[in-house]
Amino acid sequence: MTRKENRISEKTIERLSVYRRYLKDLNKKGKDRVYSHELSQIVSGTAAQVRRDLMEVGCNGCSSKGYEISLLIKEISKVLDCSKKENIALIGVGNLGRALLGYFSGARDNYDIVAAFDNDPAKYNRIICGRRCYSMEQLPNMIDELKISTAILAVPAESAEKEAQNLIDKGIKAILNFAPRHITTGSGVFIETLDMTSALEKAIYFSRKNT
Amino acid sequence: MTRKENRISEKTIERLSVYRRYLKDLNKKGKDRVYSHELSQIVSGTAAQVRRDLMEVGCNGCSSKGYEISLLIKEISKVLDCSKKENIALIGVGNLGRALLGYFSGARDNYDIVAAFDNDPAKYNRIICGRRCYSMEQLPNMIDELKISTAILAVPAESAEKEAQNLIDKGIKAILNFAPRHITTGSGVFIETLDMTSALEKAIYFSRKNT
DNA sequence: TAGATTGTTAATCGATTAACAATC
DNA sequence: TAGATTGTTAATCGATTAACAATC
Repeated sequence: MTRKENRISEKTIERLSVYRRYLKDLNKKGKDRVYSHELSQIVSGTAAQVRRDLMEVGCNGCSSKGYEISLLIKEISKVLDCSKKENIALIGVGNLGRALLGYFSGARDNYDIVAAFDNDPAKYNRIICGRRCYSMEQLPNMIDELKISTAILAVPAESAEKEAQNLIDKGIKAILNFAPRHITTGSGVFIETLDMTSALEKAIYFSRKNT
Repeated sequence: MTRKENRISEKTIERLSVYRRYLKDLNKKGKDRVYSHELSQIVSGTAAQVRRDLMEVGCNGCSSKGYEISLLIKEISKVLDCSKKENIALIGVGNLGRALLGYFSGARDNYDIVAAFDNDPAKYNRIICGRRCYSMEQLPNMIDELKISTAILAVPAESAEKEAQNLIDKGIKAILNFAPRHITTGSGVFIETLDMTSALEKAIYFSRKNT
């Protein structure tokens, strides 16, 4: 079993996530088949791109009847999901952190934010959106106990690098970073920064440039 | 004056925004020059990419002394900023909307969220993070009055498409969308979706795959 | 069958990186 | 000067799209 496992690109993984969410929606509405050109619209792509993406998860379409939605969901989930439920940690329980707790509440069956961490003693042991807030000192224990490998970082810019390094030291394997700071990592840790400021400045720029 | 204006790519615009933020930081620390290889680190790029980006804004480096930070900030701002302060509208004052109001408060001198809108009468006229909340009916007036061309959409997934279409109809030129829904637009309106769910699912995926 | 769609390879496109002369 | 950096073109890389035989 040569460790080949054709690396799926970041772009494709993102789209698979978007497809799946949409497919679940369609399923709920009672639809049971889709064509690639229908899926392509929700990611502003082409039908060819969708078929290519679906090939990677183990294609199973049928010419002239398209793809079976429930099968597609199952196959995409096989790629995206771990066998067991994924436990996520939230670091930083400020305004944004609390909003994220709300945002990622419920309706997700393969991952969940299970614990929040903050440096402010006033927050310790408070329950926010159903999750308990712990002190940063308890992070290592919780990582071990709950087998946490992914963390959401919602701390101020000033402390982002320090906290990220701390997470990496404690064995976290992926960080979704909301702080407006680039996180450097030599290690094999995956870092995704959602930079809301640059996204807004980009939108402002193109509000003028788009015709 | 042929309307050529070498279209700067989305990727470059994003990086320019990140460079600028970092440069302002350096400036505050008393540094007054940078090399391209220093800037490259904060976007995980190469020095060549930075020099290319800076070329587009009207290059002005100096071999062996690098770039003058204050000049760079000025030139990048000439590209990114409008001459007048940009007024932004926030649509949806739920948990996330409120967090965004906090996040985008202060310290930005060329744009500002000036008004928030919601469908919940309980929120009308309340002041949140210094901005007043209005009913959706007041949106067209405010757009005219405050010359708003960019909006942040922080409404539930179910109403995202409807509200986006409403914004477009009312003349908004760019939307920063936080709802987990793809927004279709035939028109020349710029839409940037920050999909927090697919970002998290991607992080979870790569937490397993990175080595 | 005729028409449309899939699976997949080849062609294209755009963005990143390498390379290097010119410069300080 | 010697060494390092810039500005810019050419080469590379990766991702998207076009194309089309096979299929239903």
